[in-house]
Amino acid sequence: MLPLNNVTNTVESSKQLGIGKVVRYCVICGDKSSGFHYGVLSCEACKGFFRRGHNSEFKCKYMTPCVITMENRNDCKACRLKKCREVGMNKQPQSLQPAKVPIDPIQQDKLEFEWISQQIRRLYSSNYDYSSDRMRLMTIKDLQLENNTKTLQHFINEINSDITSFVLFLKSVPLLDDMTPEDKSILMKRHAFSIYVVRSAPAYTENGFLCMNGGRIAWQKFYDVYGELGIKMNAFATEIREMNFTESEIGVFVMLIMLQPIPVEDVVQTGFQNVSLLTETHTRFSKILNYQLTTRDPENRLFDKIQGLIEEVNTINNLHKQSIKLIETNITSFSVPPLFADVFGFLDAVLDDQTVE
Amino acid sequence: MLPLNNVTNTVESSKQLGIGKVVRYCVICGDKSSGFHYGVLSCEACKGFFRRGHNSEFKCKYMTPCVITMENRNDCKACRLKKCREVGMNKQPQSLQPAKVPIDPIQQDKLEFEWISQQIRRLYSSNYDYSSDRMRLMTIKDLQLENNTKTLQHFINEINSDITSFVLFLKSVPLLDDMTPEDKSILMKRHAFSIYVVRSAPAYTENGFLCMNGGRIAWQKFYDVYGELGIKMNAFATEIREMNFTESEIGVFVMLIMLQPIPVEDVVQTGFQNVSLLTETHTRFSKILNYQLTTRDPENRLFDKIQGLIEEVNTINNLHKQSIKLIETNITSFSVPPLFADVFGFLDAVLDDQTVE
DNA sequence: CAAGGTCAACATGACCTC
DNA sequence: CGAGGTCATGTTGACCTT
Ligand SMILES: [Zn+2]
Ligand SMILES: [Zn+2]
Ligand SMILES: [Zn+2]
Ligand SMILES: [Zn+2]
Repeated sequence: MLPLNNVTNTVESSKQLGIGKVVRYCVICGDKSSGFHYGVLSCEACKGFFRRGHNSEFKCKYMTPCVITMENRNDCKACRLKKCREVGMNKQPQSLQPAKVPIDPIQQDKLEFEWISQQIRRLYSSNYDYSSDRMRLMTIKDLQLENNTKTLQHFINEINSDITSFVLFLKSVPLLDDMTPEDKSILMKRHAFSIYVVRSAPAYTENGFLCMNGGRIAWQKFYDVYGELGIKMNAFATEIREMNFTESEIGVFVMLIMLQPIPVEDVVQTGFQNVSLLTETHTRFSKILNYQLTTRDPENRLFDKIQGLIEEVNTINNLHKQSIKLIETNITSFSVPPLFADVFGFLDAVLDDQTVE
Repeated sequence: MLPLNNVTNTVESSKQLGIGKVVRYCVICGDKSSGFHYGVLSCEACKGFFRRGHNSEFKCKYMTPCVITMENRNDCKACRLKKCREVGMNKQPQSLQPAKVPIDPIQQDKLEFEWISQQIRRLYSSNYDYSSDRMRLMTIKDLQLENNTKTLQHFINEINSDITSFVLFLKSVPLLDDMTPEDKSILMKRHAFSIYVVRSAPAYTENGFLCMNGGRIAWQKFYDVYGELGIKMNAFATEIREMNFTESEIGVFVMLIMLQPIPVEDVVQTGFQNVSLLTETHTRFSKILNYQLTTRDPENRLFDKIQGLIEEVNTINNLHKQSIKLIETNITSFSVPPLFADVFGFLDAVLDDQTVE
């Protein structure tokens, strides 16, 4: 039994209470709905499909009945049309036009979670160098690193590159439209290293740390630079991998890290503006991750492990804030890209002409 | 081990000996090939697909790797492109252009059998009222038949209608292009009742004989009209159903019945022209059915049962030739459509204004 | 012959009109 | 609001040109 089935606590029900814009979803494919069409809450696409094809005869060529989604709706006209009919679409002239099929709030909530999950997956995957698609195409090559400075420089580049991608993700991530770029930036900076460690979890392989371009850093080199912290990072990455997160789930998980409550003193110090929006958004992402994990694996209570993971990565993030000073004190030995410097608070000399390869 | 694997006896090898037109098949999807493209024997469609998409990156969304066929080639671009590459398609500028991938005669034979089977399936299904698609949509309704004349009239109409469909099938059936309509007609008439019995096999249900429009004739009425012959017909239909023929296989099976050797005296009497073409065509269809049955069920030697079935239906056909005189002698009691009259040799009074409903 | 271009046919879905 | 129309967009594959 999914937590969703509690009618009194659905997103849909809060909508009915007038909180937030009303967004409805197509009961055929789950895409955003543009209202009722042929008696059924449906999207423009399914509406057009039914208008064109309501009296066609298609034949499904698959063994098992197709489950229609936003992504596969064009794969089987037969099952799409069948679904249209099943959910009650009809094309009566005007006379005996049956009543609209009423809105099912629980279904709408489910569809909303799925719609958002899917948006996040697309967005996250296209701004993520360790996506399984790209991992497959990666050509691994061991890096020869003469000293710690070289190794650290590699990580500076890696982190800078990953944050650059993540910022693009943040720019369009759903449910965060109303947050100002400044607030987003403050939150991102607070948890930048956490974010990197989570996102780079697939890089921790048996034979070394995989850079995004396929370069592999031997564990010895890695530990030479990160020391004790490195051991924690590796252990944490393993726990993350063992969760078997989908890319959509990682996206939401990272949001949960970033959207943790911010202490009052930090609000003041950073000039963070909209605390209530932060709280609200955190709650919504939390519900989404809960839905995702419960749906994927109803047996194990995966969501229960999330809080522990977040605390663990918070620890790593804090430790890193101390060790980062190693770079700051030796700033002239490194080529530090502006974004990296900004994120980790190197206020002083960062040359303009420094470039990231 | 398929009989096909005998290289010295492939259709492909006879082509190499200069017998017949050379037809080649796309090694990617099995459609007719228009020659070598990008190094590989392929069709216009796969050629165009590879030209447009050779450097694209697609992602297969299915669990199991897709098997590309003429019919499904547009369903998974990823696997289609993969197959293009696997069979050796390449788009080198001009310089190090690898040698053409040589023709595999065994593969070509297989593809030819499959191509023809598929053509026959399409053609047969669209000219067949007992196709499983139409059977599904059939609404059954028990017929009230007051006397044998009424029952027989129903069968006259059924047979006439089925033969009409079959003639359309014959008109475009592959491998028979070179046979004259006159010769086709002679053969069809010889075995018209056999053809009907085979094609109407799905009509023999537990509760009666199903007419094409869904009308059901009780077995008692059926036997009142057909007597002993009816028992043979029913038994034969059961055997046919137990073969679990695909529609393509029924199409070929019917051709085998029709293309049986014609005795010399009948050649003379009917004015049949091209006996050698008849023999040759019979052999080709025979090979096709053998291929189809062996591929579908390599364990049971289904093809071995074919000769027996043909002899059985020949017997029924001959018995029917005698009982048909019942109609001829009472011709005025019936409405006999011209095609029916022609096929069963009612040379005399068939009124011009008789129509088939 | 085969590589590449062309384009009619088709399906889709965002947007518009009433 | 929603039914219906519109049309830009993208893909396909038969046919043509070189
Ligand atoms: Zn839809
Ligand atoms: Zn389907
Ligand atoms: Zn092909
Ligand atoms: Zn595939």
